[in-house]
Amino acid sequence: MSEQNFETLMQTAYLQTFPTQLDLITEGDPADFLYVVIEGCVELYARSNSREATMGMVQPVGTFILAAVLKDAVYLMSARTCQKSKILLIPSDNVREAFQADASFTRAIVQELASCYRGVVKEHKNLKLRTAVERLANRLLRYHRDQGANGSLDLPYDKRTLASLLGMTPENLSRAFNTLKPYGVDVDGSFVRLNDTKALETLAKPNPLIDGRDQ
Amino acid sequence: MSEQNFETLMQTAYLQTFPTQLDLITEGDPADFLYVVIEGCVELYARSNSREATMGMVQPVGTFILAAVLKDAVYLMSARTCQKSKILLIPSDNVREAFQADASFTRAIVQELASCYRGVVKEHKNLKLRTAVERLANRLLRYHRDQGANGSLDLPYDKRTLASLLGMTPENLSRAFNTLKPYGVDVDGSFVRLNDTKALETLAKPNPLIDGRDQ
DNA sequence: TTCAACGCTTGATAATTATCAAGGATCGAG
DNA sequence: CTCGATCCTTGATAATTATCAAGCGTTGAA
Repeated sequence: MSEQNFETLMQTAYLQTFPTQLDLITEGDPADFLYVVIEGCVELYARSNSREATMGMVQPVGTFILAAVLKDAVYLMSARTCQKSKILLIPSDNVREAFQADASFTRAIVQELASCYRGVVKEHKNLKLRTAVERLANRLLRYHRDQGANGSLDLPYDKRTLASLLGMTPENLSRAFNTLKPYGVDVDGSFVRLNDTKALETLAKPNPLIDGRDQ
Repeated sequence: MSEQNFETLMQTAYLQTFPTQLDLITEGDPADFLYVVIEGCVELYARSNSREATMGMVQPVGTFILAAVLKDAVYLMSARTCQKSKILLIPSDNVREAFQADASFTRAIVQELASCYRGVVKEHKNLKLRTAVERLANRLLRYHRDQGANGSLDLPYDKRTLASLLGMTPENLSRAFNTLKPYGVDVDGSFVRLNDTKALETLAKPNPLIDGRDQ
């Protein structure tokens, strides 16, 4: 977008640092701000009945709640920090203003929104087409790839969060790790060693249309 | 969008009628066209391993595969007609052209894309936060509401498709209907009578942030 | 140093969901 | 009208996943 429009937009924004485990937004509330994660990590989650599920994790530099802002609607998800995090808050009105005023900004927003959309579609496919063990196996392979594919990886979140993200209970995540032991998966806290990626891939059957970074 | 830009875009488009059960696109293929359902009904589905899942249904007037077109990426879902359907195909290049040229079109596209995004998020919440019976109960209440809330409803798709859409097997859908019988749900083919919506709602616990039409 | 809190794991069991097999109903083609 | 195909349903069983309870190890505060 134009330097000038960017400046205008940024002058309306707040850059704030939040402690860990702080609730930023609650589903059902009107979308007052667009959020951009600058540092740290944010968990998107949802509740219904009395169940709770992690919907996604946002890391720098990522936005969340973009669709609600653009539609001037209520949030569909809640969000909380899962580390001390630096976050940019841009008032919704100003986002929509810039969106009307600056065509380049509009196009950038659309690319971001389209990426978010495809992210959720992939997550949905993941959940509908795979068992819990397969989801874990593929997630490990993804982290392994993203962290340099050097035979080991670090789980980026605690296991409880990872379990919910993968659509299972913490107990089941533990058991899923045990199921993967014969496939060369050794776990020590948040450190995971993959001793036989070939075997793991045979089990996981990774699919670029679910696990791919781009696309 | 401007009349002129609309004319230009439409001159590149094809309006075609397809028979039922015809495959329109296959996941993994490059996004050559944006699709608009004018008449009939289209099923979006995905495959992995050797499993298949219905991802959504598109009815007039709805688009599909918008995000892939905007990102110039491959399709994440396959699509097939589930009735004889009249469909508009707009070449992706021309959509992206109009998208660059006409700001009103861009904004309209964004609204559509944001709606699609929120639709998938709701579906994802539905799957993660509810059991199969709850999903069916809420779906029945939704159809009931959308069809005039007069005590009965027609299932818009055959039960096999409905089952896959709700994330269960056809056998389980049958059993879920039986589970709902004590809550006043009487099924006769695709015709369903709700004799006790109060009781059904108590079981279903509908949530506007999952089942709401707008938002 | 001690203790409580927390996260994770394990075992036992229950609930949910899927699979396989078979049978009944419906519908369209011949 | 009859036959075969398709869809749906039901029963029996298996697999998957969740729940409940208990225990272990680490961590951090008093």
